[in-house]
Amino acid sequence: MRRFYLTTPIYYVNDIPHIGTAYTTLAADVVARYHRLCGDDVLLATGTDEHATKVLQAAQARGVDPFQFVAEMADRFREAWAKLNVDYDVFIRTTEERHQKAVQALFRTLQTRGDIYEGPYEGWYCMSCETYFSADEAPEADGVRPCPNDRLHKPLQLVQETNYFFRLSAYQDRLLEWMDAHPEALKPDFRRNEVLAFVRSGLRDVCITRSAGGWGVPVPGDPSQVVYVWFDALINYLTLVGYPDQTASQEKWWPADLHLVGKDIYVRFHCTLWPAMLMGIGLEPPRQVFGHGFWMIEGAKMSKTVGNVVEPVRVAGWLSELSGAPPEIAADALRYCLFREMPFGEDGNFARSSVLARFNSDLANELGNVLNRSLSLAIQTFPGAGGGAVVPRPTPTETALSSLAGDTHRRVTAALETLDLQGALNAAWEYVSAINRYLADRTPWVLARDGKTEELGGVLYHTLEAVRVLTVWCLPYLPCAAREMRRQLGLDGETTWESAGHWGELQPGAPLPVPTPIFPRIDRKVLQAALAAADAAVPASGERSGAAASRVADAAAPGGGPPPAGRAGGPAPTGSGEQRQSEGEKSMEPVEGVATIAFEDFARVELRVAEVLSAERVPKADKLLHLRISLGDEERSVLAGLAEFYTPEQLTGRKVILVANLAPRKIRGLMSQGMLLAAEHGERVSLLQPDQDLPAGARVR
RNA sequence: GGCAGGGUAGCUCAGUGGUUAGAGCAAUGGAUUCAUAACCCAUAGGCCGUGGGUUCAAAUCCCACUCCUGCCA
Repeated sequence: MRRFYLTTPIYYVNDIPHIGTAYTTLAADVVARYHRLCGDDVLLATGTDEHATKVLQAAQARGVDPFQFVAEMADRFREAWAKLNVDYDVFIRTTEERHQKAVQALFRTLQTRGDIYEGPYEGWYCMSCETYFSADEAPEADGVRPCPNDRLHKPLQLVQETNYFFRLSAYQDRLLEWMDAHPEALKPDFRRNEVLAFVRSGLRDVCITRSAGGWGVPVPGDPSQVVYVWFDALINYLTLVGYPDQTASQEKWWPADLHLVGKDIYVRFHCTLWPAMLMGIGLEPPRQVFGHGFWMIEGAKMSKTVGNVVEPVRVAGWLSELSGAPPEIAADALRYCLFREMPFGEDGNFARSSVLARFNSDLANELGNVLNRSLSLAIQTFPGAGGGAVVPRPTPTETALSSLAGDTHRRVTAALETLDLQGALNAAWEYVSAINRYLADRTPWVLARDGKTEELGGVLYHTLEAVRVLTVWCLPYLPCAAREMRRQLGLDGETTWESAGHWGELQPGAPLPVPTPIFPRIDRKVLQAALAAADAAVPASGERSGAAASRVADAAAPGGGPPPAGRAGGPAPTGSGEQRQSEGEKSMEPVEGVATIAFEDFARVELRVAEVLSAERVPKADKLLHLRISLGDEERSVLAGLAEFYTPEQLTGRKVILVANLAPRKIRGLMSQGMLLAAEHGERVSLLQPDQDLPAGARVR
C-alpha cells in the first residue's frame, strides 16, 4: 500500500473562502479521492493560518476575543469545504498548541545549528501584508513609501529593531543541487524555471521574527519577539504529522508527497524558504510542489477592491437554484467545471456563461443523459431485470467499446498521476461520446421493437457496463453525483479505481431502480435570464456620474483591507493593473478645475452599502456621531460628523454608503473604520443611500 | 527596463516545414425517438496579430513592429 500525504496551504483567516482557495482545496480533494480509490493510505491536510498582527486588529475592531475570532473564521472554511464535498483528513489551525510546540522546536533546532542568528534590522514593513521590504523594493513616492505588494499600497512603516534571521543565503547551493537531482519535485516545469532563476539570482537571509505586540508564536527564550507569520505557517505541514516528536507518524508521513499551492506562494515560500528550512533541521524536502494558476473573473483579475470576488459556495447555490439540482450535486457540477475549464497549472477565466453552458452540455446532455437513457432502455425492455439475463458473445462493435474503455482508463490514470486534472476529464468525456455513438450505432430500441431479445440484452449490458466504468473516473471529481449514478446502476458498495480497468463487473439481470435525472437541464430561458442578471451585477466601467459635489462625512477607518498578497492559495492579484483601465479612460473628458484620475485610481476605493446598527452622540463633541454599522459579514465602528444634520434615531437601521478601505483612525479615543458618503449644498447635507433595498455589504461602483 | 510565453473559426483552444489548417461549445440542415427538445450525422464559418525575409513549400523557421500575459528588478 502506497501512502500519500498531500496538503493545501493553510488559508489566512482574514480572507474568505473564494474561488482561488477553493480551487486549491478541490484539486487536493480530487487527487486524494483518486489515491483512496487506488487503495493508497491517504492523508489530506488543510487548515487555517491564524497568526498575524492584522488578525489581532480585526478581532479587536470587532470587540471580540482573538481566539473566538479565529475560531469563527476557521469554521467558515470548514463549512465551505463541507459544502463543496471536500473530504479532508486533517484540519490544522496555527493557534493550536501542538503547532506552537512544533514552531518553537524547529526554531531551536535551527538556532542550535547556527542557522538562526540575532541581528539589527532596519527596514520598511507593511502592516497589512506582514512583509518587510528594502528601500529599493519600495521606492518613496509623495513623501511616503507605498507597499509594493498590497493592492492598497498602504504606507510602509520604518522599523528598527533587533530581530532573528534565518541564514537562507547558506542554502543556495543545496537548493540548486536538490532541484537538479529532482526535476519532478517542482511542477509545472515553467514554474520550476522561475524558481531556478530566483535562487540563482542570490538569496538573502530572511528576518523571521517580529517584536512583541504581535499575535503569534513567542520566540523560544525571548518573549519579546514572535515568530514571523510566514515562517510559522509553513511549519504546519510538519506539525500535523507529529513533529517534533520522532514518532511513527512522522516516520510514516514525511516527506510529504505533494504540496498544492497557488502560484503566488510558490517560488519564494514553498520552493525556496521551506525546503531550506527542512534541510536545516535535517529532514527531506517535499517530493513535489505544484503551483497552479489563477482564475480571472469574466476576463478581469479577481480582487476585493474591484469587488468581483467569486465565492464558490454561492456559485453552487446559484447553479442549484437554476437547475433544481440538490446543493451537493450543484457543488459537484462546479467542481467539474473548474477542472474541465482550464489546464491545471495555467491561468484561466471563470465565466458564468461557461459554467452554465458546461452544466447543460457536458453534465445534463451528455453524462446525465447517457445514464438516464441507458437505464430507461433497460427497464422498459426488461422490466425487473436490467441489462437482460444473458451476455451474448460480443460482436466487434461491443469489443471496440470495451477496448476503448481500457485505453481510456489508461489515459485517465496517466493524467491523474501527472496532475493533468483537465486531461483526465477530457479523456473520460471522449468516452461519454463514444457510448452515445455506440447507442446510435446499435439502436437497441429497434432491436426491442423487432423482438431481437438476445442481441438487445447484450447491447444493454455493454452500455450499462460502459457507464459503470465511466462512474469510476467521475468519482474523484463528482463524488456525490457519481455515487448517485452508481446507485441507479444498482451498485451501492465501495469500489476501486482498478474496477474501471475491468470489463464485465455488472451482474447481468440485476434489478435496477427507476432512474431520475441527476443533472436537471437548465431551461434556455432561465439560463438567458440568469446570464443577463449576472451581467447587470458586474460593475460596468464606462461612465460615472458625479454631478453633485460629494462630501465625505468625517471619519476614517481600517480597510477591511485586502488579504496579504495571497498568503495562501488562490488568486490575490498584486500590483495595480486594471483590465478595464483603457475603456474607462476613453470615455472620460477632463472636467475643468478637477484633475482627472485613471480608472485604476478610482478602483482603489472600496465603496460598499452598509447598514447602521446603532448610533450615539460622542460626548463633548458637537458634530460627531459614533455608529456601529454592518457590512453583512462584518461589523465596524465608524465616527461621522453628522450630529448637526441627523439624530441617532434617524440613522439607526438606515442603509448608507461606506468608504470601506480607508485607513483606520482614532478620533476622540474611538476607532473609526470607514467614512460615510454624503452630498452637501450650502448648509444642507444629505447622506447617500441606495434607492432600492440592497443587502449590507453590496459593492458600490 | 530585463527574461519568458502567447495573438489560429463567434467563444475556448489544439496544431513547430509538406495534400484542402483541426476539436469542443455556439449556429444551420438532416436523421432518430431509448433519453433531460437530449443523442447521432452533416454543413457553414479562418488574409493563422502586422510587415518583411529564407524555402520548391511557412500558422510553423528568421528579422522588425504591435498587443496581451507571466516572472524578475
